[in-house]
Amino acid sequence: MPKLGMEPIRRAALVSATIHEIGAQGSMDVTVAQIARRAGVSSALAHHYFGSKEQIFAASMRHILTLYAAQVRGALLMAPSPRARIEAIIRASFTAMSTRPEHISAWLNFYVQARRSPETARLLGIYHRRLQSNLHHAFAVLAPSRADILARGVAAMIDGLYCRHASGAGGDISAHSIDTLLHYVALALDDAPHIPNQGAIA
Amino acid sequence: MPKLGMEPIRRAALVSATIHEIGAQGSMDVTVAQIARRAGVSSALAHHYFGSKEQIFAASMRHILTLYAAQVRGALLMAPSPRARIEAIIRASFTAMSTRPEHISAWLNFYVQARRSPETARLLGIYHRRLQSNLHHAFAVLAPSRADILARGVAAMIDGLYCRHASGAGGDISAHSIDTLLHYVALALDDAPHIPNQGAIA
Amino acid sequence: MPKLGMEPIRRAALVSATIHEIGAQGSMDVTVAQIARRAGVSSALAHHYFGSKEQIFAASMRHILTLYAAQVRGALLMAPSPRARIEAIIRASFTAMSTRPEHISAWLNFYVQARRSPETARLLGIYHRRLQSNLHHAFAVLAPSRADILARGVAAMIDGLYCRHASGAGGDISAHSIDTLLHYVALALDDAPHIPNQGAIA
Amino acid sequence: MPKLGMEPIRRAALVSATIHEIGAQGSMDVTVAQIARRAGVSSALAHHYFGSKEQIFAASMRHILTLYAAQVRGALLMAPSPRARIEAIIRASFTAMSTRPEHISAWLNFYVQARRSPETARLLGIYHRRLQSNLHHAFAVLAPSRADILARGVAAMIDGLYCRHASGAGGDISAHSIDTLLHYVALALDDAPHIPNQGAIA
DNA sequence: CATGAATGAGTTTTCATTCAT
DNA sequence: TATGAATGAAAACTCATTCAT
Repeated sequence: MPKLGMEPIRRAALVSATIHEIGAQGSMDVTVAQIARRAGVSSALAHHYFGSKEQIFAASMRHILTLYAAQVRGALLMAPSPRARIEAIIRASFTAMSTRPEHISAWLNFYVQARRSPETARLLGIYHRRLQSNLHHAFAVLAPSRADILARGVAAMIDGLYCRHASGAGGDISAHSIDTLLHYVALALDDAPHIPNQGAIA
Repeated sequence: MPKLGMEPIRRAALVSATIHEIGAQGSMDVTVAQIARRAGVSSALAHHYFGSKEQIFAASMRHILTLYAAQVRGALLMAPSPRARIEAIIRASFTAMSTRPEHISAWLNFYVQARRSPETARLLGIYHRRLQSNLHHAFAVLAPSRADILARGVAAMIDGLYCRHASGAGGDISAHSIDTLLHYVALALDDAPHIPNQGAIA
Repeated sequence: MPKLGMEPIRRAALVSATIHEIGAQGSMDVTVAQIARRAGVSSALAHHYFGSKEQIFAASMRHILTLYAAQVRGALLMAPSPRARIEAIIRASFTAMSTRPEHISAWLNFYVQARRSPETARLLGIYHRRLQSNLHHAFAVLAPSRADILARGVAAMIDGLYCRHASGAGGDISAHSIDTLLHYVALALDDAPHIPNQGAIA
Repeated sequence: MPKLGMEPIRRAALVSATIHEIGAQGSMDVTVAQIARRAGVSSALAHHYFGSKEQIFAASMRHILTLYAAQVRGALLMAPSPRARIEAIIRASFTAMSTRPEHISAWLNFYVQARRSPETARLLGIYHRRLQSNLHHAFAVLAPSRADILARGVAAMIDGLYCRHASGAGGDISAHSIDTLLHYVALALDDAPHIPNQGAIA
């Protein structure tokens, strides 16, 4: 068994362990020892590769954002129209969430951490601007005069629904959340009121 | 000067200090010593009155919810119509926030704490149900078939906008937030798209 | 037993324990736990009162210098002439050392620490200037043209002899050291060569 | 390129790196990793060649002493008279220091380390005895009855001036130090007070 | 010959909590 | 009612050292 090239493997394992541990505990009050144990290494190794707990967190945040961004980008590629792009963003947001439930809790703590760590604040800012910009571009074609307020509304509603998920509401809220958002979009863009679960792109 | 009857005074001071300290620090990583210092007492006294740090937090959460609930109840009293009740809830939410900016940060941490403390989860549940129920009653009169989804959407948007505030976006976002919400409500209830009363489109 | 007013007692005990521990170990590689154990308290208490290890060290250095300065000042009060003042400084330096052997090792480490801690460098600078100035004043009366070089020479010889002591040479080196220094002074000030152990002030 | 015969090269590089690192840091609080990094090798290799950190230090001390001894021996070879031998020792001491400023800090830490490591104490003892003996031999010719005390005095003054240098006094103290020592020697050996040859009186 | 990987043991520091007064 | 004194437990972080390759 070669022992070379472990660094990327360990880093990935530690990032993953961090996200899982935050998800399991429901807060950032996670010790490096816990993270390391879950990753199957010593806490000294975690420090060896990341330098500090803060940087382990930062790497984890970056990882979550990267995955989320990739998921949204992938969904946007398929979207044939502005309207479809909006729906794609919404669906991608909650699909990502359902697929990786452990990310939800981390997400919420992301907001908290941003108040303390400039690096986290920067990452959160990137997410916000990207989401806002994607939505705004799409709405700008369909409802130019209201693009701003709608983009802000949809983004806020996404975050709000994430909060509900993070605080542990059970059931298939993923579908509920998507319905709620699509209904909002339909109100904004359609002449006739939208009927949830029927007019949406399958 | 008699030293009797200090208990309620001390408790109030400690609760207030807790909220301010959480707001100032931007997280729940607040020590009992910090809280006690801000309240002008010893940390031993904080334990004497509350028993544990967890209970200090719980009392603070309860306090925030109580104030919020009072503010909403007050606003509802004046509202002559279901539509007005919805607006009242929205305005009250963000007025409370602007009036006591230190509560915002505490609010966000409320969500995090709920994952760990059953007592906090219970309190958060009460808030959710009360908000949902208030909105649902109002929407039920105006748009019975969509009351559910709309109540959920408005509640989520409120929370999402709170998140943005908590993460430190500057400017007069209070007004922006209210506009965004009222625009959503107008879409849902009016025939013609609603023009927010403060010209926020832009 | 009253438990009030312990702070000065604990601080003194910790300072004393620090000096003893450095003396016993022969280096600054002393843990807070060791210091606290010798002082009969928990290491948490040491931090409670001093804030950090560095400040424990600084207080100890300050203490040593204060004692040394007092001893010199006391000796100078009795000295009737400039020549007697020089001898007083020399005797006081090595009397202080013999009286408190544990201070010697700390003294040497003082020099090392000065390279790292600005506060220690400041304290060491005060010692240097004071010693130099005391010697210079006395020599200025007796040998104005050579006061500078002699003050520097005597000060250096004192420090050098301290180093020897610190590195653990045994025997009654205190007397030897005083003789060596007084011989140097006699060479500088007397017409006839000085005979050690005879012409010195008893 | 053959990889044979690397051992002496690596050892030398590590010894040099150790001295530089101690000089740069101003203390023995130097990690093996830092030393190895400066030497351009892995810390594992440092252990491979030296066995332990203590032995790396010991080798470095030995190296400094060897260089110093060589410098003094070289100077003594040229000295035509006992008086010249004394001056040679003095000049060589401070020339070595000026030439390799990084050695000064290491020198001071040498004294500290001697309290802990028997090997270092042994090396320091050798230095002391050699210096003392060299000086004593020279003084024995010129002032037999005072050879002891003068050898001790000069040796101590050298060490004391080293301390001052180590604690970071700036300026051309090397010349100042030599003047101070030569003035002492002149007092001891000349009938008339000696005027240092660089006009240091001021 | 040389190193990346890995860790155990130990260090400073923090903090909720208890207790005697 | 109120507090200063005190600590146990645990946290982040460091580092000399070992080992498989």
